[in-house]
Amino acid sequence: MTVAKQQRGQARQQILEAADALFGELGFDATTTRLIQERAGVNKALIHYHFKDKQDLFNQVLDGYYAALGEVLRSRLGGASGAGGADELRERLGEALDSYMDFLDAHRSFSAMVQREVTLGRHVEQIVAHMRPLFELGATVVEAALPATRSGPLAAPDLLISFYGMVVADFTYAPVVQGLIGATPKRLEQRKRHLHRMLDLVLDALQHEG
Amino acid sequence: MTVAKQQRGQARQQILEAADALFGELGFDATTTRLIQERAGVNKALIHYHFKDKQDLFNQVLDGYYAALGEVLRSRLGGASGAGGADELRERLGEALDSYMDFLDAHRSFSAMVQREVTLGRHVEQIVAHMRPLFELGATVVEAALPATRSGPLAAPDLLISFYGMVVADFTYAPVVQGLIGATPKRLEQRKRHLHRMLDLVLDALQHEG
Amino acid sequence: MTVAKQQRGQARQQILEAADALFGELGFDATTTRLIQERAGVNKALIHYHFKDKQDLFNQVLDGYYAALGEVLRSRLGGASGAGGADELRERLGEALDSYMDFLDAHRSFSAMVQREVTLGRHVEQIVAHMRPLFELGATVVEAALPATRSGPLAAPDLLISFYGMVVADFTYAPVVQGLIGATPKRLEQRKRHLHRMLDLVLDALQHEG
Amino acid sequence: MTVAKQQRGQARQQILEAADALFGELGFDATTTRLIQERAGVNKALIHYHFKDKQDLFNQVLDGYYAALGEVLRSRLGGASGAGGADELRERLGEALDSYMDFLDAHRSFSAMVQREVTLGRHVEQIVAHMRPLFELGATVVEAALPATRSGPLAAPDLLISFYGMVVADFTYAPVVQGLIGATPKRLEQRKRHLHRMLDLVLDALQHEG
DNA sequence: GATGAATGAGCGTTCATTCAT
DNA sequence: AATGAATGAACGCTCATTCAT
Repeated sequence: MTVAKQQRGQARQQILEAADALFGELGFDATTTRLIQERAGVNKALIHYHFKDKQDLFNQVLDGYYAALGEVLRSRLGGASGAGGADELRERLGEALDSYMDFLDAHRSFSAMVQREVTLGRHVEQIVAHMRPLFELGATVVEAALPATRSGPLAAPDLLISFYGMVVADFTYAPVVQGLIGATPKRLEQRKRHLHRMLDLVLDALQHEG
Repeated sequence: MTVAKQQRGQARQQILEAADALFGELGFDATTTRLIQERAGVNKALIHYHFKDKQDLFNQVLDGYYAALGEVLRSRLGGASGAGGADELRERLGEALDSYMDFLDAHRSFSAMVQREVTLGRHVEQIVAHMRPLFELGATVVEAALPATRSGPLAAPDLLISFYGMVVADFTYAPVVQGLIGATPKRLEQRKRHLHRMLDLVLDALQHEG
Repeated sequence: MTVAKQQRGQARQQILEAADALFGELGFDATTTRLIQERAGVNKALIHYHFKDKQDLFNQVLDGYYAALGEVLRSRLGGASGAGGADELRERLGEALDSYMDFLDAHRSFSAMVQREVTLGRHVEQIVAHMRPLFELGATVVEAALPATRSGPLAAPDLLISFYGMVVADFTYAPVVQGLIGATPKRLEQRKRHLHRMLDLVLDALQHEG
Repeated sequence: MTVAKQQRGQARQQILEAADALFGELGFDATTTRLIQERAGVNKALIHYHFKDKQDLFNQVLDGYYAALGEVLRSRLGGASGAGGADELRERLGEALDSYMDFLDAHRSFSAMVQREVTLGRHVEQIVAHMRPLFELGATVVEAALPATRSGPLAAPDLLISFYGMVVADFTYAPVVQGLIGATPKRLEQRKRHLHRMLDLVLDALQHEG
């Protein structure tokens, strides 16, 4: 009606996509049902027909992202852990790093959405539930191959948090980064090189230590 | 009214403090003037007597944080740069790291507030204006002492962004971190040890290279 | 709620009628959405569902009046102008005068609403747009039959403004008029007789002049 | 303070002048104490020190206008009524007409202010009190010299109301008049010529009638 | 599935006015 | 005479949600 009449049953998907874009851009609070309805080109009441409420809609958007991210990371980190020793680990972690960055680059607002909700203490359980298996997979893999990560200043949890912080920083602070260093071309590649170097430094140290 | 009646003339401060706490806890959007008014124990209209609007109030809260942070960091990083060579730099950076973490620990909601606004594309100019001098000070100091940071995979801007990301990660993701690794005592000390170790790894590499 | 619960779907009309009465009685500024809501017996938010904002509501009330007035006057003044010469014009203008006064008498607050907004420099374009065709119709009719009205001290525009002023004076100053000459019965008839006499004087003079 | 510090005791006058301008331009309702305070360059609370409230301030502005207008009209219409017969009356009424129009031209917002308040049923008693002596003076003068105005279709009250309507129409509808006939130079002179001609027509008829 | 109408709560803001000094 | 601070009420408007069809 508003736009060219959609196919039957597509409304739900239109709503999800509109909500995704708006939650990412404006945040949960500033995203109104009216904006979602207009962007999706559907009737206002239809949102509450397909979704319990605004929260439910947000949850489903978030779940979609984590499902996709989980697949990507598991395919990189998974498999017979420790099978190939430290060298194979180095390669696998590097690939995971790249995949993660590619994912965040392809879904620019995902890390922002997560960040905002976490700092507000909302959706924490949901997010933790999604992240725990990934986190534990990472910790297991690392600790298996590198005994020095089982405790101490380079313990696996701290390493994972640090790399998480380094990876998302460039995305969640994108507007500030651009304001500070300008809009540089090939920023993603430069950042990847940097993070690989950081990973190498850490792995080198860990192999010496342990 | 809500609390014991305050003295005349201190309402402005009460409002600032209430707004600070609420903006930090709930975010800008979810913080209502009614909540501020109740928490500050002042009349609703008084908020708009002392501050132009909700935005103005938020800006002043943010400016306050950055003023305090700037003082802390400048006193650590400033001084005759490069005077004492790499060893002195190592010490100064370590101190800056500690000071920064202590500051974020003392003002738990500050990094969260900044994060949220940045990802929403709001207050970016204001935040960049505050961060630029700090960022440039950091870059200058590092590049002066370590030529290898002038370009390449360990270029100063990337290093600063990475350490920024590592430092704030534990604060901006605090609820998730706690959900993943539990509420560990001495978390701050452990995190500091980890970051110092990371700093050492990087500085060792840079000294070898350059 | 306030009145007996209305049927679904007729709220829009209730709002229009309540707004009409209140705008007429209190003016635009002093008419609050709460007053409209209470008088219409509808939910407060419903006003903004059916109308963009208070201004839009006012515009629609005003448009309604001008649409009705336009019909009345056009049916009196229109037709083959000048067909019957000066005598027929005299009759037509007299009928238009009566119709206009009957309209203002039936819609007591209309001329007041217009007056107030015009003196405030608001809605001027809208009002001019409504009045121009009527004004030009009047001028054309008069100038066609009476060449002396094409310029000079009895030019058509001045005559129209003067008769407009004389007609509305009794309505827009009604409270003052009543205070000055008392509440006389048959005031409308007396006023009509007076204005017809004024019209005769002017037409006599114009016919003599040429 | 805001502007160059005023002289002692001038504040009251500054407030009156600011209020005059604002009431004229925006109307009573849309004129806020803040606007008055800013325009007058005085402290907000000072308004309520010199004037009881906003209403009181408005009344004093209105009283000032009527005092000035009364002087002007009384000096034109007053004197030994009927002393010189109809010819002298014609001259005196013509002069009163000119004086009235000059006054309204010099105080463009006065007639607008009165109009608005009257249509809102506010200040009616005050305005009637001011207008009654003028109205009765006019009626007495006319009825003394022209017996035909003592009743009938050209009765003095109707004539006064009509000329009042004709005179103020060009001022209270100024924006609309300009929209309809354009911004013509010497509009005031043209309007005066027209009204004098209207006056002549009426007086001629009244002298014939006896 | 889908829709126009309706709802109650609450939003940020501004108002005229008063207080204490 | 003058002022900065404070107040309670009300403003126009938007929110997420539900109703009846």
